[in-house]
Amino acid sequence: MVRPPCCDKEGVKKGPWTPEEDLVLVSYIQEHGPGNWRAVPTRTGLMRCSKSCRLRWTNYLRPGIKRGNFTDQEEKLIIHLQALLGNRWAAIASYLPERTDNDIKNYWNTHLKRKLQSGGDGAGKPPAQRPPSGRGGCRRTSTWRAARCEALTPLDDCKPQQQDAAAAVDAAGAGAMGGGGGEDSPASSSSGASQCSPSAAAAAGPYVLTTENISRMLDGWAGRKGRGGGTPGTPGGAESASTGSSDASEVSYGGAAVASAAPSGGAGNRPLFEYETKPAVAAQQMPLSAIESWLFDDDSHFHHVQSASLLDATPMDYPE
DNA sequence: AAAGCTAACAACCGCACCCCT
DNA sequence: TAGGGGTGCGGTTGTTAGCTT
Repeated sequence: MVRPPCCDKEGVKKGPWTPEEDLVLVSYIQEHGPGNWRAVPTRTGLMRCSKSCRLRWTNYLRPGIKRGNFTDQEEKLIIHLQALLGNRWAAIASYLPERTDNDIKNYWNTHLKRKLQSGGDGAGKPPAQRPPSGRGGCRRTSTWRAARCEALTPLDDCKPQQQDAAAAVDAAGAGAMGGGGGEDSPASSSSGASQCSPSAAAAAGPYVLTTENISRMLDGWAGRKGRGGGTPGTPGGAESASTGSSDASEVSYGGAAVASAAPSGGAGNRPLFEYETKPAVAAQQMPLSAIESWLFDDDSHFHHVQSASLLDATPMDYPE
């Protein structure tokens, strides 16, 4: 079937977003939450394609995004996961809670691919031999949970992992995610040049309206929502906690958290914006630390995978 | 100081999937 | 069950900052 363009090509603005546009978008999402992107341009008056709005939000404005240098751990994790999963950046990103798929993809294309091609570091194994990420094929992901679950397909079933993982997430969330500056997950163990600190944001982004100002806005929103005092000013930490569902639990990323962590009663304790963050989902079923240790443990797993076509392999020996 | 080159990042495009009717 | 709308994902391109000559 022939589909019409998602937006009217005429009158649709392209190119870099301005601070004003960012502000409008963030304000709108504060009010309505992410989702229904189709309606965003018309409701906000933004002369942007709905996809562009979604992309801007998920890749840049969404709180909890860590910008800046990738740590060694993150790098290795990406390398391994890329070897395991191929170019399924969304699935890979689900293991790096604070990184976007776009970010990881860019990093891969600009750093790691070249690094590996030129011999790379010890962790570098030729990422070849992976089944193409081709559209259709393995891709069934529509949510972070789905992506992550899919990534773990060889495990046969994610469910058994969920409770343990949820507990782990709770623990990690209290420290690493929620408190900011945790060190359990690869992502959160990064250097200080990230984590949405105003200075980092300023360095990373071209706008005055970067994380700092947005975080202020989110702060205000948190106040309006009657909660969220916990981690003011740091979108990176505030929302990525893992407990509970959300006020808009049906929206986007919140599914997994809702399903396993807080069936209903968590309304009073849920972090704001969690429903547009993926960390909870990512770690829900497989603690990052566990994955991390498995990945970094040694190369044996990798070789096993390499030789046995991971995606067809029997359940792997993930750590408990 | 200027020009050229390279790397890094943001954003766009098109396709595929999911969900609803 | 089929069709269509909405959304997510991955590939690719464009822009800009930093570096080298």
